[in-house]
Amino acid sequence: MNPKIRVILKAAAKVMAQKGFEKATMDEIAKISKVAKGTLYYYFKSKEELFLKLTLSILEELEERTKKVLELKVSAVEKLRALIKVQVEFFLEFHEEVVLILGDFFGSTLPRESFRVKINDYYRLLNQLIEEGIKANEFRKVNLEIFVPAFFGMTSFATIRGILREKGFLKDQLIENLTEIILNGLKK
Amino acid sequence: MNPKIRVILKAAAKVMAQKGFEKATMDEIAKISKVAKGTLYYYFKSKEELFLKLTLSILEELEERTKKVLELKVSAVEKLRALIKVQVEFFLEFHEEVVLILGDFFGSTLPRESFRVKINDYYRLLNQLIEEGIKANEFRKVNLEIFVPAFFGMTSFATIRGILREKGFLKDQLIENLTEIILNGLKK
Amino acid sequence: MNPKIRVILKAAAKVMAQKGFEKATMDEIAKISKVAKGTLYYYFKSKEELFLKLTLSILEELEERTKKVLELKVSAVEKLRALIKVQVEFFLEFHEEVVLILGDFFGSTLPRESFRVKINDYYRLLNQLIEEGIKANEFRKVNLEIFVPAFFGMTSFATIRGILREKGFLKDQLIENLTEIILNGLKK
Amino acid sequence: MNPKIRVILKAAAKVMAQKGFEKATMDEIAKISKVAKGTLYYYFKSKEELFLKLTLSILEELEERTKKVLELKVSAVEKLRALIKVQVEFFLEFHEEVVLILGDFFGSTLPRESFRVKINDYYRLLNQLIEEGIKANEFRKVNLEIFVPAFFGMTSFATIRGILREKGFLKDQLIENLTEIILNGLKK
DNA sequence: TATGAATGAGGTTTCATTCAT
DNA sequence: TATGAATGAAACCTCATTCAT
Repeated sequence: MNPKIRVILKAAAKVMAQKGFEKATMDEIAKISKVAKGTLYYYFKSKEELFLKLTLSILEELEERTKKVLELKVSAVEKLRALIKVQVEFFLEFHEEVVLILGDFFGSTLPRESFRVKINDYYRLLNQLIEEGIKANEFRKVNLEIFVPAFFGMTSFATIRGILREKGFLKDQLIENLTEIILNGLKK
Repeated sequence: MNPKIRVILKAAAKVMAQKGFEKATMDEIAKISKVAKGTLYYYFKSKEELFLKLTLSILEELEERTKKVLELKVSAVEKLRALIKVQVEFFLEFHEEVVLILGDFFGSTLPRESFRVKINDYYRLLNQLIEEGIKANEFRKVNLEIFVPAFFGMTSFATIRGILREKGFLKDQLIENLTEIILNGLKK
Repeated sequence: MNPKIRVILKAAAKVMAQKGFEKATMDEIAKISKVAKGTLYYYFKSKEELFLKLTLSILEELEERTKKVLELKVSAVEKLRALIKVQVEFFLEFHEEVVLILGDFFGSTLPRESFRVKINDYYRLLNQLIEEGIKANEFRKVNLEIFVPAFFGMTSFATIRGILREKGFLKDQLIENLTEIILNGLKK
Repeated sequence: MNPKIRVILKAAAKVMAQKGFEKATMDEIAKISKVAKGTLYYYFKSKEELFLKLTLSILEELEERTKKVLELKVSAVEKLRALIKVQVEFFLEFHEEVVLILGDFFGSTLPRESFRVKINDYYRLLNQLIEEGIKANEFRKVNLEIFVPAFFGMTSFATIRGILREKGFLKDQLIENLTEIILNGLKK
């Protein structure tokens, strides 16, 4: 990727993550990128597109990490545990960007098509993992259309909540608890 | 509540839910409310405050319904099932408003204090229900700080995802599946 | 004067002196007066008129004090000294109001007729005093059209400057110096 | 100075001098400048700053002219006479701007720091001239803290009064009379 | 006589986008 | 390829004034 583009995306991530899409200004992004404002428009045709590209680049990172989990040679249960770890760590690492993306995901009603596609790609990966476990007789047969988003919402909310509360955030404990809940449920 | 305030809040809900907080304009809210723009500022000192009051009024509605569930004279498992039903139905009914609120919750980094307080109030109610079940020996001992937001994220994501996909959304099936997952987990 | 009017004028003086005519709001004046906003319009037909009445009431106070000086049975030089004293003390006492009036006097190009009339009345009093001194052969024959505003500008600027600099403002010294300058001039 | 900035300042001077700071609108300034409203904000971050810059540019002009007087190789008395001439002429030439600035000086209670500094700079110049005359034994020893603002107030009020009355304003006579008064005082 | 809810014109400011260089 | 001066639409908000009660 053109290094100037990379610089711009990084600056955009910083500003938008901090202030949200609407409140972030092209002026500030230009300033942090150390390029002229016009340059932004040379590489991205609008603020919207800049945001989209940024979003995609982050989701791709998540996808990549997730794919690695799927390739592991372990049981489905172990993969699930690994996946939860990946997700929690990803949320921690890209906390602000993730919050930005989720915010936009909810906030905007205009369908940002390519973003939806990307998110669906990701859901498909999760789907795959669960199906694998079902086939291997490790998991019960659940409705994937329901389970997958539930799973995603669960991990993201719990992690973000943890971050927001700040006090003594214990990553390992979070991963362990989430895995336990998702595998064994609440009932005694 | 002053009926004019009610009218304005309703209009604000409509416009903001459709377009998001930033894109919603006071002009349009005024127009839909059939009051002059100045009137909005007579009752709310800023767009921000209007949004906040709207948010609170919606959360209060959810709280109220939740409280009714807590007062039922049934087992904790049954209460949980009822609660999931309440939540799913609430998300369906106030789908746009909920999406708006969640979007803001994620999107804004500025802490909107009174909102945080309200959400904490709600989490406390959930807490209460789960603790009850643990005491009654119906539920396993889970870390509530983790479980409660996980639970909320799960139901909200799954429901919203269901709505977004639109095709043949089956409410009862969703409730049933979510309850099943949350109670029994994924493991066979 | 109707006591309610007096209360309103007092409040207006306070607010306008603090914030200037434009930035003072009828809302705040009403609040401080402890009357409803509509009441202001019951007694004054506009903000402009309220300001005018206020202005006049202050100028009348100055006029009254000045007239007393003119009636003293002393030499013109002594009267001048007394007048300077009156003016300095008046500026000190009604500092904010005077600044407000002067600001408006300069700031507005729209002639506020009745205000101009009042200021002219005051200039006429000064005129009278100087003429008296000239007749009594105490003062040199100066061009009154020039001397009178010069005199007024001199005392007001020097006093306000003194107030603004704040540090150890010595009233008696100011009066003495001004009298000296005006009587004997700068030349050795 | 950037020529566009010059054009804007000129337009602002015109509009604000005519209507006062508050009543002047950015719309009108833009229109007269023949630039878009946004351009005003490209060069000045607010209406307030525009006003401030305008004020400073005018005071600088006065300062410059005054400095030239101080450099003359003549007696202090002659310098004073020259200074009065400069001031009267300046007030005549920039009559509207001066009225605007004085109006703001009185009207606004918020300290506009950089303006205060500028005015102090100017007072210092006057100080210098008077001290020179005292040293040269031409002037009596007066309290400069009092004399300088008094002097300024005198000339400005008398000149502005002259302009406001309009009828047959005689510049030379004004200068002569003021000089006479300031040098010799009122006493016979 | 007194109120205060309601108004709407009009003001300042922001900012994504364009375009000549 | 890169710039940054310039734009103008559109947003939020203020507040003097009105009027039904």
